[in-house]
Amino acid sequence: MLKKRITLKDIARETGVHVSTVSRALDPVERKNITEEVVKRIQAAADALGYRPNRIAAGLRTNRTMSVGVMIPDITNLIFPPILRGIESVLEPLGYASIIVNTDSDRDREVRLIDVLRDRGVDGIIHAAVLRSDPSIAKAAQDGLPVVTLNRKVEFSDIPYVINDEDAGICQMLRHLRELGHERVAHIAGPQDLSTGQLRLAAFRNAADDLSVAVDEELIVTATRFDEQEGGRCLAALLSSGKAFTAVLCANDRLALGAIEALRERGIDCPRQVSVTGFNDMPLLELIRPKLTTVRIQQHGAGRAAANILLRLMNAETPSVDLETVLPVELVVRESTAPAPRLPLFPRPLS
Amino acid sequence: MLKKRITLKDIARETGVHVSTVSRALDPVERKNITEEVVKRIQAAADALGYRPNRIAAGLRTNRTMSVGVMIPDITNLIFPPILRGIESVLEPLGYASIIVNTDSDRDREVRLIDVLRDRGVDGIIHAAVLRSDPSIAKAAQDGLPVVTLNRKVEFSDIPYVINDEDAGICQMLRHLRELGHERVAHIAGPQDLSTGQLRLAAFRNAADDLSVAVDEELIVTATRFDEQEGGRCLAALLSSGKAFTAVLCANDRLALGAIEALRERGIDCPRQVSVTGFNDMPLLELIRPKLTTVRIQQHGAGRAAANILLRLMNAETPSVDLETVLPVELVVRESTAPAPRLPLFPRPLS
DNA sequence: CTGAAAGCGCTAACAA
DNA sequence: TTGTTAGCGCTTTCAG
Repeated sequence: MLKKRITLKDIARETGVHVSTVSRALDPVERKNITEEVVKRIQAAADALGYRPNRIAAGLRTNRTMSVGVMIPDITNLIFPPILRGIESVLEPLGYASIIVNTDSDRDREVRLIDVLRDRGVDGIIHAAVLRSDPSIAKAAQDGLPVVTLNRKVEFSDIPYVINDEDAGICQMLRHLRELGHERVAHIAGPQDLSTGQLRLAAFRNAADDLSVAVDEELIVTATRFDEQEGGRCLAALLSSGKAFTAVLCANDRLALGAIEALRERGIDCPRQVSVTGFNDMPLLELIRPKLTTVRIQQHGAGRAAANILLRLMNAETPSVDLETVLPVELVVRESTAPAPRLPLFPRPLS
Repeated sequence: MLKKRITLKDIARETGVHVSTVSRALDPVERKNITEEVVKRIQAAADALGYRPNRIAAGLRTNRTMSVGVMIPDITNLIFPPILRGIESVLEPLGYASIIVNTDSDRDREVRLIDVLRDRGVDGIIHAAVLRSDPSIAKAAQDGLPVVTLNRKVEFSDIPYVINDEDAGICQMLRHLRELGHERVAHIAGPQDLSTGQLRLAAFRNAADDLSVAVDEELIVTATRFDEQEGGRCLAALLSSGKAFTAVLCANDRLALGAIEALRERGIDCPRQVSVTGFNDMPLLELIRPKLTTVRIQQHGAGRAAANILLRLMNAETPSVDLETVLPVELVVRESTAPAPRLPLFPRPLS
């Protein structure tokens, strides 16, 4: 049996004033219009009875639930927990709760979950899902619900977004490889239906162009998922292309780890024979040998940034937030990159 | 400007019936008491207008928000995301949303967050925080709020809990080491204010007793956190004890990884010279060399189990759930354990 | 400064 | 089978 909760009415009865007075006395803003002595009496009674405001009831009345929805593809993906902590670090102290949902990058699920969140009356949504286009979130925004996207932008909309400077990251990495003397750099690209996969491939082409590195289309191979297995498969594909390369720039860390593993299986040493680079700087990378050279993106910071933008959207009547927030990235040079070998070891007969 | 939502009243106006009729027609249970034709008309109008029920309002009326609170120490800890997915996998299809909060294993935060969740009217709480005692969650349970704890039990209470069979895991691991010929097994224990730390240490003593392995108190050293750094520090402490050992059974994977790293730094080979074992089988372990021998616990399964128990607690008037659910664990033998060297390499002069 | 009253959107007795 | 009514707990006009 759920114990009855203390309500404003209980306090009103206890103190002999009207509920509306109690409501005012307990509201830090309205409190100033109440006699100090009365406020004190009410406060005391509230404390004594262990009063806790019912946010559901307040929400019904005010149309503000003090909760936000957070949509991510999959919480077990290592990059998302820090993002969530970042979001929480700004929202929680202000009294917001987050309802977190996993989309599994499934479009149907995504539209359904948006409805789920709206049904619960969230005051806003942070949308870190990564499908490249989705009308559902745009519709929610059009209906006036504050929305911020993370890691991606919704095309043809004025939904604010927070992204990491992928372009700069890829470019810095390619430059790093160039400085080590790598002339023939392969790219293992991510899934092209995910924004990061597509952005990083485009960035790779741009960077190559800027640095006057020739791009050999046969040295670009696209993974179907961001995981080690695909990294291994793509590396095998690169090898069997018969084209020479001395470095592999991968679209994320897991692809890179898979690639290094595949090299090892074939007796090819990273970084002595082939340099491999990642992207994201996911946790635990320090524990894996060779320590991966990668690009660190701000995960916690991205969460914070998105939350701050959402706050402004939710609270200001005239939002006036920047449409675009680009967070700087940082090159992290570790052990998986080394000077290019004098002679590329490929092509060579494969066992 | 938030676009006005369609309410029951709108549908009632549209179809010329009373709101309560609309409410019934849209409720799968009550629907059977309404003329089929009317139901159809109402359903059509609801669809046409894009009606979405307001769960806040319903919750206020029914005292059920269809949301549950989930308390964990820290979402960035690798073991929790799978647990959350497990919870979600049973609750989400039934229409429940989860409000996830991070306690950071801080007692004050923990009591505050329980209030936060109750203020939001959650129908129940799954509590995976790991402080060994806390009256706050017990109080919530006493007030009639359905509560299930995960990975730990609240002493002197009838709160149902789900735990992994730590005892069996530790025992199997110790037996595995014994079978490899290890006679002198050290233990790096986890923080003793966390239930897992304490349980596993107790299990280690029990197992040693059962298997007639002598326990040398100097070969038990306690970490202050479950991380690699502490694993390293504890290993150093073991070495400087001057006592011989050929294997280190660690209270979790991260401690084990830190220990192996510390061995490597000293030029000691794992597993040839010293075997090291972990606990949890956290993700990505396959990528780290030597691949860690560990005990796999059911994370997803634990989440599911806890959610199912909570469901029964929330829905049955006569709960009748088992107080204790113990999930089986599985020994995962990989590469960090090997036959004991003929002669223990310690003690020996330390550089 | 405080009280009265209305109402957020929905559900659930009770009536018809 | 449907309508009427009341009310969940709170905020917020409007009076006094």
